[in-house]
Amino acid sequence: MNSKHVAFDDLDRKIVAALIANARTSFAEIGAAIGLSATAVKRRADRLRENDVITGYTATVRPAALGWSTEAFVEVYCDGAAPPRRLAEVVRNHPEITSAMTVTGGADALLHVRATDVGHFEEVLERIRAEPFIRKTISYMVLSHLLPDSAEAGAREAAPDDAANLH
Amino acid sequence: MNSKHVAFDDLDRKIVAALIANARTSFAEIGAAIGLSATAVKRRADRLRENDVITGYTATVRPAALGWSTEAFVEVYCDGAAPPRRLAEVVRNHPEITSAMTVTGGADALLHVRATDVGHFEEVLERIRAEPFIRKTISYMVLSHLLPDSAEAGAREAAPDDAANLH
DNA sequence: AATGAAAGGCGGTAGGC
DNA sequence: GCCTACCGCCTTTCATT
Repeated sequence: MNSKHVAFDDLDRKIVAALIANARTSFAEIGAAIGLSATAVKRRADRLRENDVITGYTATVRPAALGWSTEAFVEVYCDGAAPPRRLAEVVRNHPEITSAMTVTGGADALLHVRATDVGHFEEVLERIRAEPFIRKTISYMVLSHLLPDSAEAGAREAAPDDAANLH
Repeated sequence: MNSKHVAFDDLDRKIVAALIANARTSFAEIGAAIGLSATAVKRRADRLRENDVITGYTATVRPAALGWSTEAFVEVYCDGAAPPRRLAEVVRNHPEITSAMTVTGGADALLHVRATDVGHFEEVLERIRAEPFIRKTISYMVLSHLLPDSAEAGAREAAPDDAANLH
């Protein structure tokens, strides 16, 4: 297991769901919906934030509107054994990498990359390939999205049945 | 081009960046940081929301804390020509699919899937493979993340230099 | 230990300039 | 875009169970 596990009831789950749906919903409104006072909702929300169940509040944007119109996944293959530690360092050098993970299969890592256009993406790719122990990369450009791409952050429901409070 | 393009200046970009960093930051605080009154910040934020530059405000959660401890990417191969329209329908049938897109390369689509555990993931996979014209799938389980996985939603900076306001 | 009620201060919101 | 004013919300304190 990764982190701290804390008691977690149905009300907490509803609060999380409400804040995922709209992070600016007032505590009073959430309370009215679930039968709690605004005070109680705030205390629970603060506790959830404290326990890193909620990791933050963010505005979701349409990247294309900000000029990021190109998106791709990049498989990375390394020379020899690729220590995730070193890989993480490399990844942090390139702000265009929005997500990076180690995965099963042949590749040592899978990157999600955003760029302004294809030219920019090519430049990012060259930069990545110039890193010390990167042997090769395979890119998959994203053509179109099949989902509204709403809240990628969390799952589309706040909790899987009640797998979360069994600790 | 995809959607409406609207005039967009440096102040807007700073407001977006502030709201990505923390969607609950007060307009007064943002205004103080960028030299604007709270009123002006609110009006700009409302306009950005109106134009779908900002698509919403959401709480980011640690999926594992909510019981979603398994994550994978799934390449989907279809029989014959795969109409994205039909693919989108299929994708919407499975709430565990948090993101789905068509991509370059051999696969017809790439899915991002979250499940509570490996057993659940297998069940999701069977459900997907039972869909009419899905021929085969290839899965890549996510092992570990190399970035804090902060704001996946937007790029890590709110704007690529000034590629965004050239319209 | 958690909730609810009350009070003060701050922020969101609309109207006028 | 700023200033003003009002209303509602956030936040703390305290009493209650």
